[in-house]
Amino acid sequence: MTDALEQEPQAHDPIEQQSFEQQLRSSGLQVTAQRLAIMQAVTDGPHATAEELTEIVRDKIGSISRQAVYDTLGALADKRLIRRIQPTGSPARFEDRVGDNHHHLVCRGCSLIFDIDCAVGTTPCLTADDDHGFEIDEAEVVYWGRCPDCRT
Amino acid sequence: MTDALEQEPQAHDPIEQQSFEQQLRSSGLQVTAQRLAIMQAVTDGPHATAEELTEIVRDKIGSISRQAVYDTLGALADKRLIRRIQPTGSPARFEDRVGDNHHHLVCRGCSLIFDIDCAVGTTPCLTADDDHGFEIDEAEVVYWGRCPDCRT
DNA sequence: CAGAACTTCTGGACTCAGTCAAGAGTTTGA
DNA sequence: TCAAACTCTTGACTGAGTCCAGAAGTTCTG
Repeated sequence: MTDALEQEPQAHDPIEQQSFEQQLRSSGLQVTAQRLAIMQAVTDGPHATAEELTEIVRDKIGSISRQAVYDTLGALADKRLIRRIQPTGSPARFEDRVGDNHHHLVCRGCSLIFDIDCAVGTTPCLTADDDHGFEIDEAEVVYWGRCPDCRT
Repeated sequence: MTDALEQEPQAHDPIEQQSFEQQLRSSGLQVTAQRLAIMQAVTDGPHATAEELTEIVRDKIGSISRQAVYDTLGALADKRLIRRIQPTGSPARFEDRVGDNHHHLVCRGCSLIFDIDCAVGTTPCLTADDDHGFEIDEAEVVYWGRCPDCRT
């Protein structure tokens, strides 16, 4: 949880491809070129929108339909292989860091998004004061502010 | 922080109307019947969507345009008289509890939303580990889970 | 390695939340 | 009271995301 952020795009990598394939299979999803390309794109471009991911995938494998991108992103998010975040006023964005309880810092001016490690330890934010009988599985934290550029 | 939630709708109340008017004036906004009705509606129906608020206001004052509702909600949120929240997969929702650093508990099944007081004290969540030079003004926390009804 | 069964992809139409623009109407402050 | 400034209405529009049905691809069984 205090690991480095690993935000830099990662090179196309056979070992990673392999791992993507294993992730798909062990989640009961079929393995297709489109899905592998989408997973690679999410890893390469963290916080990208569905549209941006579509662009990236088209550059990589030639063509893909919008529907296939939405279907795949939805399926991957369902299986918790990727995470969907949706700041107010912005289309949904996707990232591959899952299960490490990190949060996001969003600029009110330019919508720039940064990852932030949890300030208060391991999974403190999962401890709600009164859970109303809910079975809580995730706490999503978004910090709002202005980035250095937009403060001027 | 262990107070009751005060989520039950409040009756139409001249004293509250008065206060709405003062809030508008001191924020430099003009006072109109539409705006008062919208503020009342946000108070009466916490976590309502723009569309639901439009319905409530129409019941109250006869008619209002969708645009007026969006303009007013935007202006009120700008002035921090109300707060806009937008859980993933749901249209924007509005509430009148501002400035008390409370959070939200959302059901993945039925989208039911509860208010939750901050678990960790006053404004702990405004303390990000690394602020990347941002000027942070708000931390938004959403707990995701399943309500008692949807767990079955 | 074939064929069947199942899953995924494509393309197009569609829905829904929200925005833009221009003109009419209302509120405010001198 | 009157002009300036602000707000509301109407209607068209945008952009993200969904629905549908048929075509194509993948996996399983023998």
